[in-house]
Amino acid sequence: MQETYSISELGKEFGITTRAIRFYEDKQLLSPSRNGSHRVYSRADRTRLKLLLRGKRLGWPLEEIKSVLNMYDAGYNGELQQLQYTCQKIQQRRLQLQQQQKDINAALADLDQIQQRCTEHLATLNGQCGRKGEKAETSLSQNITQTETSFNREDSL
Amino acid sequence: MQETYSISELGKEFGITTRAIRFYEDKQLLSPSRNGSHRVYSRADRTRLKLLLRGKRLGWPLEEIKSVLNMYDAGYNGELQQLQYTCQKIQQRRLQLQQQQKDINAALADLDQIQQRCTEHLATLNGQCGRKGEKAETSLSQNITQTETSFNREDSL
DNA sequence: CAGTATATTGACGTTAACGTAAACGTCAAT
DNA sequence: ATTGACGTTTACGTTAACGTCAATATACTG
Repeated sequence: MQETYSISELGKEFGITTRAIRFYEDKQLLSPSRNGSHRVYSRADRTRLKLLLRGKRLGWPLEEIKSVLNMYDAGYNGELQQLQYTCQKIQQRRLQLQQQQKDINAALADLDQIQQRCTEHLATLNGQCGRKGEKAETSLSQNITQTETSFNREDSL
Repeated sequence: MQETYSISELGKEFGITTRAIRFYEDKQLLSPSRNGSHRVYSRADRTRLKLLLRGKRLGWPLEEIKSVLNMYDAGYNGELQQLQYTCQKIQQRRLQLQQQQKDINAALADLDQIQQRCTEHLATLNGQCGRKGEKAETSLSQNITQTETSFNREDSL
């Protein structure tokens, strides 16, 4: 496993452009060292990028991602004030993540419903064509959890 | 429970501006009926908005949210082509949601780690001040799941 | 019926998150 | 010596998702 990376290596590995990576640096989410004018990324830099992209998949704006990335460091070099503030921010983030979990479960449940209807409807169509079998291999997701945000009868569309 | 809503009612209920709601209509995510020139939102409209906002909390762009909202309708009025396409889209979305679940679990695990370090560090600071006790009521989250995207030793920052 | 609240449709402004292109440096290989 | 392949900075362009007026209509309210 490599110790350092070039900007294009990271770009390829994570499927993003070098422009994006430089942009993240400009916004102070990354700060690679340099060999002359060339950027050199350490494994820690790569990890920060990885975490950054995870944040993106969760839909966070870069500013939020930045503040979360800074939490990773904050555990060590903290004054009391700073540490307490960080703990507080952590808790907020935890709550948001839990909300997202609920939303995901609700969304998955909705998808199950929709797919159900789709396959049923497909079945009837098949029936009309005189076809048989085609055992509905629905593979519905495991989540039956019904949350407040989930789609339900009284909210029918 | 009301049967219809005004635009400002919905705005208040969901904590968004009327401008935003009109914008969503402009982008064809909503299509309320009218009383003269005034918009009148049915319960179904309200539900669409609710689902829309759920999508936003999950970080989806409006275009994606739109396509998902359309899935809700697609179960009924489908030709075979359309239905199959929808089933396919559903599966894609399911996969993305599962990825998000992994990301959330990883993020929660990371937060646990960070908080751990914070409270430990706070403890030592308290120790230096000659203080005691303060039983670390850490309340760490349930998720121990270690996924590929989670923060770990070899990726240390 | 006047005044206030709420609605409408433009139209322009703004911020985030890059894309795109220009103009230039550097190094290895032909 | 030149040609790529890769890197750099600077700068302007673009798209999404609204915010912020302004000018105007419609609706309730005392």
